[in-house]
Amino acid sequence: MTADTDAPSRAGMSQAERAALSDRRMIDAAIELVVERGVEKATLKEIGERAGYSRGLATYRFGSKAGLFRAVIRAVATRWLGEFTRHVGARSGIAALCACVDSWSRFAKESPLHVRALHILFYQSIGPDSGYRERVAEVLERQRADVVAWVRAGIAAGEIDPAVDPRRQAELFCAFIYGWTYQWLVQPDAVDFQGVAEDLKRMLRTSLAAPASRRAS
Amino acid sequence: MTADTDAPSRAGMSQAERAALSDRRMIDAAIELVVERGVEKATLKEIGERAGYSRGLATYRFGSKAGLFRAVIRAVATRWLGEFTRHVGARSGIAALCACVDSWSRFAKESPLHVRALHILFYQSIGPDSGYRERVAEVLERQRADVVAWVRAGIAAGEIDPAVDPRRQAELFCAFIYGWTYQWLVQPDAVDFQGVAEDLKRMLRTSLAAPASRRAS
DNA sequence: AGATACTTGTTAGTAGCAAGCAAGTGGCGA
DNA sequence: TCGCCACTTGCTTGCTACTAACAAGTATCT
Repeated sequence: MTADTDAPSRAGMSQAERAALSDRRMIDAAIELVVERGVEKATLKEIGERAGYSRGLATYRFGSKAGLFRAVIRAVATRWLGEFTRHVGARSGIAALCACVDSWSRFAKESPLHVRALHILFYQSIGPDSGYRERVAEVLERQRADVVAWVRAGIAAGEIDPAVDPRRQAELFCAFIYGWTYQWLVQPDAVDFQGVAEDLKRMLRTSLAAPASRRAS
Repeated sequence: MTADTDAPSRAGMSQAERAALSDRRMIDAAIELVVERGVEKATLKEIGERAGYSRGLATYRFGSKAGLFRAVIRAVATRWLGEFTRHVGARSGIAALCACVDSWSRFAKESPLHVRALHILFYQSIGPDSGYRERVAEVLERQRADVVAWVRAGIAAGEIDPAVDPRRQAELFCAFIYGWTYQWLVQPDAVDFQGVAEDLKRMLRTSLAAPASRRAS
């Protein structure tokens, strides 16, 4: 769709520009093909050719299939974590967690291609040496760290029960998010994506509230 | 380890016994190799040979790599769902959910190889045509159905808030379980498996309790 | 003798590498 | 400032090792 204007537009560019362009194109093609065919059947040959280049460029540029997927994860995860922090803004505590849930389902609706691709790669990473497991672990860790900070702030503000362990709560919260997404990926139609989000927020509010505010409600 | 007594023991068996034995051996080899090397790098050649046979038997018997993994999922999931219902027993409502969580972490401790293999396959299934996605979907669906039944029973008994939607609650509960396992698979050491289980049970108790029993506690 | 478990020969297709081609880049002398 | 030329870098193509899958063959049971 966007690959027809490549030959003309490529002329007269600096080498750096050409490389950046081909990188971007191949990452986009990889996202499309991973969603269309899955990780295994998305071949480097087809990725290179769909991007408008030869069968060998992807290997040459990214070193290996895993290298390409590392780049895809970096590209999508960066954009995505940015969206998150932007959307959650200055909120903290339970409000931040709820905003995070909303942000997640909004992102899933707005760029389903990217979300699907990212999570397909995430869930494929658990093999003993997928080659990009470390990158996935980094993203998970960063996300959990954000959640830990929100929970801590909520406790400090007296909103969240001080008995809550922030780290474990973060693992629990993230488990929700990932498992929720997972089920949606396996059976896109059998899962009430939106409804579960509402229930999740309700559950967070009732189970995290500090004793004082729970009595007050 | 168990593959050294194959040649002698194979003689003098009925055809059906031979086939059943080789099936079992290959499924076991597949589990080992999936955990050792991951789905992609676990080759049919090595699976067949580790089981004590030729490079071609796995394809011949199961038709394809996906066919073999379908058989692995069936074998492990059957055993596993059985363990579950046995362990949960006649419990229902919140107690059943908590027993399910305990059962999960016990199973993960007792047969980590099987749990890892099963979930590696589960998480690899989300590709658009992994060839065994339907089987995974079946298992997920069956598990959710159990949870729905427990929640319904809990509502009927007046223990769980009638405002809870059983189906959505089941999706939420399963999301927890899967996401929790996922994080454990990606970072076996960075996750407090046991601690999260306790927090999860606590959360279920506080957020599902019917208003009446919540006041009573 | 026939059926069934299993093996082996072969094919199409894949990732990755290395050698080669062509287009852009920078320095030097005028 | 201009133009040439060595050099770098983006990209392609030929090749190898390996894989899943299949078909035709062998050995074992019934």
